[in-house]
Amino acid sequence: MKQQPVTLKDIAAKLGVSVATVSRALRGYPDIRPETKEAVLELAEEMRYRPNPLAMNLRKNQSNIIGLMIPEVVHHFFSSIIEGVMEIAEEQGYTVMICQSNEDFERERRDVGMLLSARVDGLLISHANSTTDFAHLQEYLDLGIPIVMYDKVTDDLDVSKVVVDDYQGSFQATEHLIVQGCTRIAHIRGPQGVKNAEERLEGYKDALLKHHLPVDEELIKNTYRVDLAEGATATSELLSLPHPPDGIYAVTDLVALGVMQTLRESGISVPNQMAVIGFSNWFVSSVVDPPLSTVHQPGTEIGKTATTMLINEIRLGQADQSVVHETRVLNTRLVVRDSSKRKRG
Amino acid sequence: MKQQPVTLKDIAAKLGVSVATVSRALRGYPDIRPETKEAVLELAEEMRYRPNPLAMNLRKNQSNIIGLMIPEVVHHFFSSIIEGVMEIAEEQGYTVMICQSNEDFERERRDVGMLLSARVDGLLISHANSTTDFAHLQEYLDLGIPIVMYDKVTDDLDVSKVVVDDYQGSFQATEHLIVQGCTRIAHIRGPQGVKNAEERLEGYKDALLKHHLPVDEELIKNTYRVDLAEGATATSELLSLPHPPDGIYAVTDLVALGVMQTLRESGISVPNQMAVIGFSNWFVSSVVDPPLSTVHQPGTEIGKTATTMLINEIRLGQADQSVVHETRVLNTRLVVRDSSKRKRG
DNA sequence: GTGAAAGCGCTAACAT
DNA sequence: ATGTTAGCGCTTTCAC
Repeated sequence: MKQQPVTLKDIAAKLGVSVATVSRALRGYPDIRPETKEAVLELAEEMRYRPNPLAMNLRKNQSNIIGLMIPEVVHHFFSSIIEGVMEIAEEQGYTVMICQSNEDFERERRDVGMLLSARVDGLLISHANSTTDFAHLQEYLDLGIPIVMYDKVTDDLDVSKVVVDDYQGSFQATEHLIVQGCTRIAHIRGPQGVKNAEERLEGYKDALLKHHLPVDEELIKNTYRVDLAEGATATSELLSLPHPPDGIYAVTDLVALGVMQTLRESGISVPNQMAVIGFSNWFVSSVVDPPLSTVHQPGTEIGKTATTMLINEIRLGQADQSVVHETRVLNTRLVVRDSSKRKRG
Repeated sequence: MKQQPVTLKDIAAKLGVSVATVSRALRGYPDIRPETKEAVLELAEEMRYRPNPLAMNLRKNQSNIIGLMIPEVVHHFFSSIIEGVMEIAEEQGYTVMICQSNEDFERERRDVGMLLSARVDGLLISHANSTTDFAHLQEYLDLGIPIVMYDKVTDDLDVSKVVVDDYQGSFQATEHLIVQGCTRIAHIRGPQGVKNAEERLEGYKDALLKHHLPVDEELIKNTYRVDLAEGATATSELLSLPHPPDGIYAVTDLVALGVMQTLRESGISVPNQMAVIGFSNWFVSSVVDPPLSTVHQPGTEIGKTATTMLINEIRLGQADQSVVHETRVLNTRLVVRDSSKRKRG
C-alpha cells in the first residue's frame, strides 16, 4: 500500500550500474561518461527521485536546520522576524525549527536543549526577559555551534548580535514629544535588567537632559509583563499624580494602547491634553483612533540580517575558517501619527 | 577546536562494552544487568550524551517532522494557529517545519515539494486562495504521507479536515445586525471559489431570508486580496449607492477595519448610522474605536486539533493500521462589541 | 570512467 | 546478559 521513496539503489539497479555512479552523476561529478550521466538524470527525473536529507546529513554530520527561539509567535514584531528568518533560510537551503519561550526562562532552557538534541546547525535567539544565566547557550559555543542573538541580547556572550538602535529610537521619540510642546513627559519602561529596556530609558533621559527638562522619577513607571493592563495601570497612577504629565512615552505599542484606552475612559483628549507615543510599530498602531505615533523596528530586516549572519558563520565553521563576531545595529524610524501631533501654536 | 558530539561508541569504548549494550541500556531494554545499565546511564549523563536524531530517523525511515503550509505568518489568525500546532507537536516529540505560501499557488507547490524532500512525516495545509489543482498534495497521499487540511479545505481530496463553522458564524453575524435593527445589510465577501468565503456568503443570505429581507446583489461586494484597501473601496461604492446600506458585514476583520476607516472619513457614525461587524476576532479588533464586533475563530484550537489528528494518522500509518478520515467543525463565537451595538428603542 | 567497500550513528535480529 | 552483524541512504576514498 504505502510505496517506499525511490533511492539511489533503485536507480542503480534499473540501470545496471553501481550506486556510486548514480551518486556521482547526480551531483555533477566530473569523471563520468556523458551518456551515463544523462541516463541517470533522466531516470531519476522519471522515477521522481528525491535525495534523502537524513542520510545526506548523517553522512556530513550536519542537519541544515536552524533553531529559532522566539519569545512569542503571536506578536506582530516577532512574527515579522520569523518571516525574515524563513525567507533567508529557505533561500539558502536551510529549514527553520521554531520554539516559543513565552518569556519563561525554564522553558527557554528546555527548548534550547531540545534544539541542541535536534542537532541544529546554528541558533537564533532573543532571550526571555527573565534570563540572566547563559550557560545553556554557552554549551552551543563549546560545541562549535554558532549563535546569533537578536532583539534581546546580552554582553555576557561572545556572539554576533543584531539589534535595533533602541537608544536612538527612544531619544527621537522623546525629543519628538518635547518638540510638540510637552514639558512633563512620563515613560512607562520595560523590565529592569533587560538591555533594550535600559537603553530606551537612557535615550528618554538623555533627550530630556538635552532639552533641559528634569528627569522626574515619579514619571517613570515600571512594567513586568509589558502588556495592555500594565499600560492602563501606569496611566491611572500617572493621572492621579499631583502634577500629572502632558505626554507619555511607552516602551512598546501594546503598553501605549493600554495608555490610550485609559485616557479615553478618563475623558482625556489625545494628543492635545496628553501626547502619546509607543515603540515597535505594530500593525494595530496604524488603525487605532487616533493613530498611534511610534518608533518603527524593522522586524523582517532583523530576521533577515540575523539569519544571513548565522548561515555565514555556519559555513565558515564547516570550512574550518575563523569567524569574527560582530554586532549589527539597525536604525529605527520615527513614525509620527495623530496621537502625538499637536496643533501648531 | 570544535568538539564532536558524544556517540554511543564513545560511551561503549570508555566502559569496555559493545555499542549494542549501551543502546539497550539507554532505551530501558529488559535483558540487561542492573549494574551495567546504571554505569551506562551515569556515564551518558556525565558525558552529556544526546542521541543523534538523524541516525535514529534514518534507521526508522521517518523524520519526526511535521510540515506546515500557512498562507501568511504575520497575521493574527494564522500565527495563533502556528502556536497551537507547535504546542501539540512539541508535546508529542515532533518538530514543525513552516512554509509560507503568501497565497501564491506556484509558491505553494514549490514549498509543498520542498517539504516532501525534507521527508516530513505529515502535512498540515491551508491552501492558497488561488489553488484549484491538488496534484501536489495527491503525491503525498500516494506515498502514504497523511495530510490534514485546516481553514481552507477542498472537497477534492480525501483527507481529514479542520474547519470552523463559517456558515453558522456568518448566519449569526448577519442575524445579529438584523436584531440590532438593520434592514439593508451589505456583505463584503471573500474570493469566489474559496470554500469558507462561499459558506459565509450562504450564511449571510440565509439569515436575510429567514428574516424576510431581500438579498440585494447590489449590496454584495467582492474582494480579491482581502485587505484594508478593498474594504475601503467597497465602502465608498456602497455609500454612493442611491439607497445605501445601514449595516456592513465584512468577510474578515481586516476588511472591516478598512470599512470603519472610510466611514470615519465620511463622517458616518458607527454603529448608529452604520453597524459594522467583521469575522475572525483579531486582537486589533478589540482595541480600535469603536471596538469591532466580530466572529471569533478559535485559531489555537484549530492548530491543536489539526496537529493532534495528523500525528494520530502518522502513528496509525506507522503501525500499519487503517485510518478513517474525518472533518472536524469547530464552533465560532459571536463577539458583540460597540461597532454593532445599537441603542435600544 | 566505474565498482567495491567503508562509514556516518543507531537499532534489531541473530548468536553465544 | 552481552557481543556480532547487518543495514537504513548516502558520499567518498581506494582500487582497477
